[in-house]
Amino acid sequence: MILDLQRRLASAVRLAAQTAFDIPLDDVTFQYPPRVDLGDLALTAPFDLAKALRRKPREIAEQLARELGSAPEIQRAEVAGGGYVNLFLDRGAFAGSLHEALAQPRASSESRGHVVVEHTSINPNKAAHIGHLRNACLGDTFVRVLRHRAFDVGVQNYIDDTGVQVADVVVGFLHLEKKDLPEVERIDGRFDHYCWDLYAKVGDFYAADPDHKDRQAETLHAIEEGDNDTARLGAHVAARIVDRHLATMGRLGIRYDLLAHESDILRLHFWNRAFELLKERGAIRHETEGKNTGCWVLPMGDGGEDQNKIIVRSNGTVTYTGKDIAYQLWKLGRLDRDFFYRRYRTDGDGHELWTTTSDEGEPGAPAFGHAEAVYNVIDVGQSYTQGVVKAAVAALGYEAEAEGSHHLAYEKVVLSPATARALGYEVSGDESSVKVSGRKGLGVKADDLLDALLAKARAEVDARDPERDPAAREATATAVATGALRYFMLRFSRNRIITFDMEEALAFTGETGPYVQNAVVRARNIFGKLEAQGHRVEDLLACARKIDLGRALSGGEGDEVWSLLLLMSRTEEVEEQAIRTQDVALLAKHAFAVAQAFHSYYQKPQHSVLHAESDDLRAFRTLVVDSFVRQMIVLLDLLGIPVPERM
RNA sequence: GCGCCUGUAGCUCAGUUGGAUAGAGCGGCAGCCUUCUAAGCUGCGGGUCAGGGGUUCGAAUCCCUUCAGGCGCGCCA
Repeated sequence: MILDLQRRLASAVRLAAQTAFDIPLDDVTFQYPPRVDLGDLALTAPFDLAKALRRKPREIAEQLARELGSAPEIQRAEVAGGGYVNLFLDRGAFAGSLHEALAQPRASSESRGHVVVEHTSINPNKAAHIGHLRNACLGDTFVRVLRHRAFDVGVQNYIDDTGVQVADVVVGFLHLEKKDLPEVERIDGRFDHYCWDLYAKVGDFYAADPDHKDRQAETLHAIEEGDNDTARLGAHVAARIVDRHLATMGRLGIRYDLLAHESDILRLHFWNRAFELLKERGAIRHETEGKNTGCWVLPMGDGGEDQNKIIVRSNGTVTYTGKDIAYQLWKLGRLDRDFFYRRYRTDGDGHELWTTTSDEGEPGAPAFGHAEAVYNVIDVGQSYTQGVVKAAVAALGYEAEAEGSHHLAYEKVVLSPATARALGYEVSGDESSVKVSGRKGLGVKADDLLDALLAKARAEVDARDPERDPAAREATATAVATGALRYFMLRFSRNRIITFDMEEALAFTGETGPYVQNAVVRARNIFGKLEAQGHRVEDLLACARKIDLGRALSGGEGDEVWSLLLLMSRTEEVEEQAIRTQDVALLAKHAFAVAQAFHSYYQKPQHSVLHAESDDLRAFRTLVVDSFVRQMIVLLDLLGIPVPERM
């Protein structure tokens, strides 16, 4: 809505600059004045023009304002400050088309391209913790925004089912618990939580005797080899844990299109092909002298030997980074080799989750990979490795593909001392935070956090609405709990370390998911009351289309409503910004700001829809509330936050 | 040693490509429920934007530098 308007206004500004000063203006950017009474959009172009024209910004602004005053959609243009041109929009026309756009969203335009987003990618050896939740919430929200902005997105969850972490748990079963596959299969309950504890014990087992590490090496080797009892146990562990992870993320509405398995990358020899390509194109070189003799290395930066990254060891085995390069090339459609695929599950709404496989796939799989852009949601600690992968793609001559390889890096989640203590860990007095450590079993499990939120939400719901149907109360509590969690994970910029405090995360007031949800619930409630009083919302909206919106949007209430509508209309601009900066926190903040503006308006008795002084006023307010509700539903959907019926 | 990130109100954080009087939540204080849901609203108090220098009509934002904290840089994954 606002973006189309800005595009039209930008050409008007260019035209005005051309007529007034005979100068081409390539970049026209709009800003927002600090207060609505100053204007709706601001131009800073006069400041830029001042230099080229050698004239005072203020003079330029006045001439530009005169030229723009008659442009369509602009009511008037004013000069302010040292040389701003403030534009006042035609409020009535704007509000009308805003509601129209929200009531009848256009069918999605042409695709802006196919992109791959990889997120979650948790080692399948233990329960998901809060750090994983941050990854999944960021990734899932980013996917929702991309899709809403007409990108065609494939969501991939990478499963490292043949890595050391799975091997560690297998070591635990075989050497600590002396359990074979049938016995492990008989373990019931939350298998991921069981493995969480076992994994911590394996850490102790290794620490107790250096020789115990040999078990890890031989187990990993057996798993990579395949077709033996150890490998089958590893596969069982990984498969069961993946199902648990999918269930945990499913509680938050997070889904995937493809589970990409490391074991298939291995069996289908993706690396061998990537290795050939890297050699053919001279992207890597074989060292014949120096400390890396016998290795294949990727030159990094412009430095010497120290900056080279070893891709293939002198014993001929490939490093983790090498496998990553192969996988990235496949995502970009630059590895002439593909997985086989089969359906993993189909959800009630028809959404299909596929998995890679290395033998006889199933027909009907969508085209995975072949992306124009790839976003890897991985913690910031992997920046170096992700940089190597990107450099390798570039070294192969795939400049555009390297440019389209994005590392959506985010900082870690640590525990507040209070929360760490509550979990039973000793914390010394001078620590301001405690690191999550899977090895020590330290951390907050995702399911436990969700359960705690759910319990708190139930208590709140029961206290407010004791007479309500239990199933409905449970539905509300679930919506509130997930809303609280997702908002909490999204409200911080991705490059910021989150110090997780249980009490803070359990808050339902202030800048939280429930606050935003509540705004929609209250607004929607008005419609129910209207209908109960014999009004029909459809009629009121039809009536609103006939009244003079421009007049309704002037004056005290008008100004307040106008600033709400203008703020709302910026949603698509914020979405584009979130994509550009790869930071969805912007969207969370925006949703909160919109909700806040509505709460404030709604609160005033003189703005009541039900008790409006006139039919026109009632119709006008109905239009406003309807616009708000529709916009908010879009926003909350982007954030993956459900809207409860009541709360 | 090299590279990256961070430093803004008591606490947790926003602050768009440099732009108008630096904002929000929490906490504190004072108010608002016979009026569409108080998971709400209103008001008050709270700032050397880590320090210094520079560029600019204009700097929390860009450059240099100092200090403080965190992370990464392996023939691990």
